[in-house]
Amino acid sequence: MTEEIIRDGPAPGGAVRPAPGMKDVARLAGVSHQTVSRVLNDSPNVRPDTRTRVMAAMQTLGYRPNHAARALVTGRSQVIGVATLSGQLFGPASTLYGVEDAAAQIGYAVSVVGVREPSATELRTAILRLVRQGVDGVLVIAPIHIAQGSLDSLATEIPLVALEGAPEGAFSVVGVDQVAGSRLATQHLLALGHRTVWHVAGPTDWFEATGRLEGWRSVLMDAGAEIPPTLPGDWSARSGYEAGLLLARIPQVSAVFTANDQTALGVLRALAEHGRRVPEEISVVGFDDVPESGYFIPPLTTVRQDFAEVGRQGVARLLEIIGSRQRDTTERSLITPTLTVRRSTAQAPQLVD
Amino acid sequence: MTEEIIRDGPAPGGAVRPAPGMKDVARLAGVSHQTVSRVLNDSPNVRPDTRTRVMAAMQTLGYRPNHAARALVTGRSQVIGVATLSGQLFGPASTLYGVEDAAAQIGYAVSVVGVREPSATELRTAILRLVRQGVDGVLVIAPIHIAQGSLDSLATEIPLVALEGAPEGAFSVVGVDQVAGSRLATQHLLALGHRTVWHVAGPTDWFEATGRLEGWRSVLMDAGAEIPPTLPGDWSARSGYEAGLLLARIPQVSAVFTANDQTALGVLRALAEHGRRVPEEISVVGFDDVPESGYFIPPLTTVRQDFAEVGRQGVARLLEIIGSRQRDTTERSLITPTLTVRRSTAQAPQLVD
DNA sequence: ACATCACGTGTTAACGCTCACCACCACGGC
DNA sequence: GCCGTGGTGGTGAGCGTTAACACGTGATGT
Repeated sequence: MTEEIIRDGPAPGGAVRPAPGMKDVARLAGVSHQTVSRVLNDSPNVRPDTRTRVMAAMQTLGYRPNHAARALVTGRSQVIGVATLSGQLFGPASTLYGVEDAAAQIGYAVSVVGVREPSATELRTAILRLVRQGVDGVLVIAPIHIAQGSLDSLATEIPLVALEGAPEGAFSVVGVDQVAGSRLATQHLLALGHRTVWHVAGPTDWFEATGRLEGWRSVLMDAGAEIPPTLPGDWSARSGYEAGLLLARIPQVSAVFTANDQTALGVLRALAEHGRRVPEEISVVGFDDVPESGYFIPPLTTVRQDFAEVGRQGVARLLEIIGSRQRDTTERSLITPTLTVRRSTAQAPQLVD
Repeated sequence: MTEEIIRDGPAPGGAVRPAPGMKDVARLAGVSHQTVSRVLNDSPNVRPDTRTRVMAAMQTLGYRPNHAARALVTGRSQVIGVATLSGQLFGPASTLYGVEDAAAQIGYAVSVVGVREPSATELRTAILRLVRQGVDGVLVIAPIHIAQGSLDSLATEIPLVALEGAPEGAFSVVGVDQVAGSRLATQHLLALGHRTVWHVAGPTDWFEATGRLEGWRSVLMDAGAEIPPTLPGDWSARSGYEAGLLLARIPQVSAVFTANDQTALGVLRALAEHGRRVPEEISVVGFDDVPESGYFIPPLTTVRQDFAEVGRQGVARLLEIIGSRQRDTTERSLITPTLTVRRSTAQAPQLVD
């Protein structure tokens, strides 16, 4: 059964035949256009044989409903907008696809606008563009730390849900529990007998980074372990490498938790260059579980975030808000990440004190 | 100047005030709705003071044009659809943002649907979904090798342009000249005095991979150099690592060109593990210029593709097709990549034959 | 036997906008 | 003084769809 697209291509005669509308379908099926509409929205009150007759007519005419007309009359576009940080960052990109998947599942289209830099004005402009396009709601994938204040006012005007790493605000948030994730990582390291854990952090203006820092610190405090100074980072492999250069020179270092996998990659490299063996001498844990992380040397123990689930729940939440005209929800759902243990972590070396 | 969003939020009284329409603006400005429309589409025949009066009215009312109504009457949605491979691959993701940027520039929205796997049916379904959403045209970012035949029929029905790596077909293509890029890389290596160049290839069902293979081979043939067997790869760091393990054992190897940067990363790692120094003993060139590649050890010489330009030209091309009702263009525009020389390549070691 | 009701279907009116067309007002040239 | 002529602006129709209601018909209840 070939599902054919017929729009307004040139007819055999050479004239342009306009796309068929409900009227045409109705005429062919011998019913009113309203009945066609009923079939389309599968209303219960249509006799089965009428329904099949209409569907047959739609088929032969290659009828496709006009989205704009429907949107006009219903006041809903069935489109959700996504304002996302346009970079190569693993998180945002993955979340976007998660959103797309979830939206497609329930018959929603996804309109994307990229936010070139994480500034309040950039983000605001992006959302405004989405609104002008007539989306039913907006999903924001960005480090909203920065834009927080200016986002609040928008949230009361249009359904808005922040995905990933938003602190407090006048809107709902769906994200991964960063604190729980970094606790997982840190606890894993402590459980292996390490005295303490060093941390290479992410950029301080990202909620994800501060969350991971917080989780790490809290576990160390709970355990009464020494809290070493944090090493700065910016998600990049380079920053990890630089941190690794330092770590490699500090004899007491036996366990390192990095803000993300790319940073871990850099750390691993630096350690290798300095002859510090992983995991025999030093254990390393990352965050994200990027596709490559299983092929690092050694394969990286890391925290896996289910971005698809974030997308799913985000879309679900947004739809709730769209449905109820309630705009000022500030619910936060956190998804618990899991630890993927690979070969970059091992029992702490027995040091002689 | 606060650009405020006013949609249909709760009015002070508690009642829901409907969004203002042209009529409301017209009434406030003391003109007809048609004049408001003229201002909106900046038609020339409006007296300056009338125009400002109307604009002021729009401002105070917080008027926003209804996208659906306009689309209904004009028959154009001002939305272009993008069907893209939903993975972590650098190329597709970068191109998507390039497209988004270019589209935004000319007032078009971008609707995305992900293609989960590069199969003909998946791709077809994705495009069909886009068409049902009422997009004005479709951009395909996927290895269309596979789907080629089934795409042809679609291209005649809706404006369609393939981005990145499409061979022949009944549609236009905009992409990077893969052959030229790999020629650049291979020639660079030969110019450094290397006898020949080894190649770690990409997956054979990707046009990008075969293009790069072809360019590499052609340069070697032109130079009368020996053509070593190609090593298989799949874009991943792992496949590069495995290839690198082999290469490290072959004494004659002095130059390696990999299908992409991730593969190069794997090769570098393997070579390092085996004590083969880069670039002193072996030179390595990648392809893509991912953000990290400048921080590899050593920083990677690689081929840079201007994905933003691909997006720009793709959008421009698509718009041309949408404008003229010509559907069966098969134009191909290729963008020439450039070589970014870093520290992973050097003069060939002086071997004693 | 008559009112009632559920069902299936048709009729009509929006939705908010643009397009084609027409009306008006000043000019200027004849 | 009359009629173009061009710059302004208004009027009405319609885009394709859904919502609200009206209308038959046959079944059900009393």
